[in-house]
Amino acid sequence: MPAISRPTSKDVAQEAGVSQSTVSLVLGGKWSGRVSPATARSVRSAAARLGYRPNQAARNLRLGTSRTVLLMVPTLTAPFFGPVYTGAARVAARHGFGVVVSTWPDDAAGPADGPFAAPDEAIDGVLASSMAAEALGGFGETPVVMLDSGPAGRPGAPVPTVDFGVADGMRAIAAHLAGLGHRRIGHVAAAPDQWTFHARADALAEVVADLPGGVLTRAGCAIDVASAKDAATRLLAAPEPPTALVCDDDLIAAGAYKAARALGLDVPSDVSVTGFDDVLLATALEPELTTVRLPAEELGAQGMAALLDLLDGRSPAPRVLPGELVVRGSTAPPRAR
Amino acid sequence: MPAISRPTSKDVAQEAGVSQSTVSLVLGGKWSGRVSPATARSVRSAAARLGYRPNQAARNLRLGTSRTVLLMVPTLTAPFFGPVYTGAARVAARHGFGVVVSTWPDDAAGPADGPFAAPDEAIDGVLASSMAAEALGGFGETPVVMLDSGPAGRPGAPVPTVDFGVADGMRAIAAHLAGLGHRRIGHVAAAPDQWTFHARADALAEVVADLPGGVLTRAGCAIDVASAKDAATRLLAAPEPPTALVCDDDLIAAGAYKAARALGLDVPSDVSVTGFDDVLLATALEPELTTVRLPAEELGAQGMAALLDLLDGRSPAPRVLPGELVVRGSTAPPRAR
DNA sequence: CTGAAAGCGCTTACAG
DNA sequence: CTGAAAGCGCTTACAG
Repeated sequence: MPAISRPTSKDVAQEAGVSQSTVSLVLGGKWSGRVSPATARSVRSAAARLGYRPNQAARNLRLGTSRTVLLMVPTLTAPFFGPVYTGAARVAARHGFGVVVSTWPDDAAGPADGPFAAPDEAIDGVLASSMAAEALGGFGETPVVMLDSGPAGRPGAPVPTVDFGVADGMRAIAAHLAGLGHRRIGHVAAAPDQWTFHARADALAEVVADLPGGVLTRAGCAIDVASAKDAATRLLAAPEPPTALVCDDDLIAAGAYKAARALGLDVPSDVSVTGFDDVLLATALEPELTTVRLPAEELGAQGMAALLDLLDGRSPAPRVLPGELVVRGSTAPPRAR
Repeated sequence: MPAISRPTSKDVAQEAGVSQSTVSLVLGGKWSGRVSPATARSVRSAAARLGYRPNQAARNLRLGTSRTVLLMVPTLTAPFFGPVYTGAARVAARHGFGVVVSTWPDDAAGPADGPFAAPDEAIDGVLASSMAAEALGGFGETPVVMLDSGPAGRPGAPVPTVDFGVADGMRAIAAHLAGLGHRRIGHVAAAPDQWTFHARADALAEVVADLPGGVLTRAGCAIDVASAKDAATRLLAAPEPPTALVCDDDLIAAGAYKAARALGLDVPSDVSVTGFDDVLLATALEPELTTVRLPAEELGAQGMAALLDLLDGRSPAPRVLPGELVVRGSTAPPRAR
């Protein structure tokens, strides 16, 4: 029981002395030229007096919408996606929308009718975040905005996108390291087949290729500490080891720290380490991590704004949110040799 | 447009050659003794053939519910609450419920009609997690289950609760430390006025009081690295410093590590450190953190199950989810002196 | 055992 | 400028 039957538009109509349809017109903002300003005013004040708020279920039934948007993320346990949800939910709430979350199914390709044929609740749109390249398509008719999935998101049909400027972020890291004097760079690369990691790898490779004397090595790993430690160890065990380890994620950087220490190397005097994302972890580590801050909450907020635009029939332009290089204690000039 | 107008119960009725009300009865599970088994079977198969799924908006309108539950948490940026949401949403989805999240407003007491008078969408119930003691009440008529808020949740009216066995968890930590030979314990305590932290402090104080030669010191801090480092430094700077630092959170433990290192102390040979929660961070730190694992996802799942019980008119019994001591590398016997 | 009908609270043609 | 009415897709008395 929703707290002693809330007032309905009928109650407002009675209070204002008008018909229920007039109430709907006024409160729906479709009255100009159809209802006199005076009437509109009295309707509004009656609604305020009664504390009226429209019944969404009735509205949804009539309109055939659910005012619910699905946010799909790779995982909710990674610290990155909480803020994405928060940003999306904040904007959604302002427009009377709810957000439900779902994680990408393991079989990314999914059944023919898409990964969300299952949800009990009908859905008005999808915010697809950080999807794997092979998860393209399968969205049927549902409006979708792709987040952190690359500008080329869906080949063919153009889909609105909101992305991070990860290439620029990676270039900033590379430039920072190059400026410090590093030439031999090791890339501890996240293995998941996501656009963002491909973009990072490409940007890093370009910068190092243009660097006189630049040498890039590379080892892939899962986004967890143990796997990252293994990968970093492989890189560091090379005959001519890198003097800096560029990691695709802060968590991976934590693994790189461990690899370095296990080999008796100090961070940053023996080897510099950089992260990506700037989650809580970055300042919990010692030394604190030089990384790129990605505005996760803003990603969710702008993505939802774009989806709302799309649902209103507009075509939101692609957006790119810049990352910010945050220099802390994990980078230093390479040891002279 | 929800993907080419989905079939309605009317379509199913036509397909099965029965009336729409019969369809509703059968699919709603209220047919026994009112519809013949043969008819029921044919309705079911017609529904399956058409891929029918009931329109929630219509159902909600008719029933006066929203099939939406509000999860209130202190913050979504802490890594702990993602899993809580995940667990709650998983159970909710099985029953056709959605979950929306909201964070506790800053003015915890809130207006008379509660902190969630605002949400646009009407809600059927609330899952209130980790609430501050002063946020009690203000829920009006809405069914609520309290999570991680203590058994005494709301004085007066009994409210179903799901809690962690934090006292036992803290006792396990204290016993582990005592077994190692520690007598002087420093408690780096989370300052937020939440039940869970009071329970931890009380449990620790009891054990240490019962420990021959036991001495407990205590410093409060916010749940962030810098504040924790300050608090730990104060404790460690005492004339007779503790040989072990018990931290209320893994993030606080990270601050304690930093304090120790800044003072030239090694973890664990000079000072043992323990955390609480076992988030990602615990294995990212060096040495890896001895801590208590709290089943966060299970908290959400059991909480939702209890709320669903409550909405069905049952009175779910209080539940307590045990934590598990995970011994890793941050604890060792105190240095002989 | 089965069906016709009312009604949840909206939005939106349609009349006036 | 305003109102009476239809109808979105359900659930549930009520008749038969």
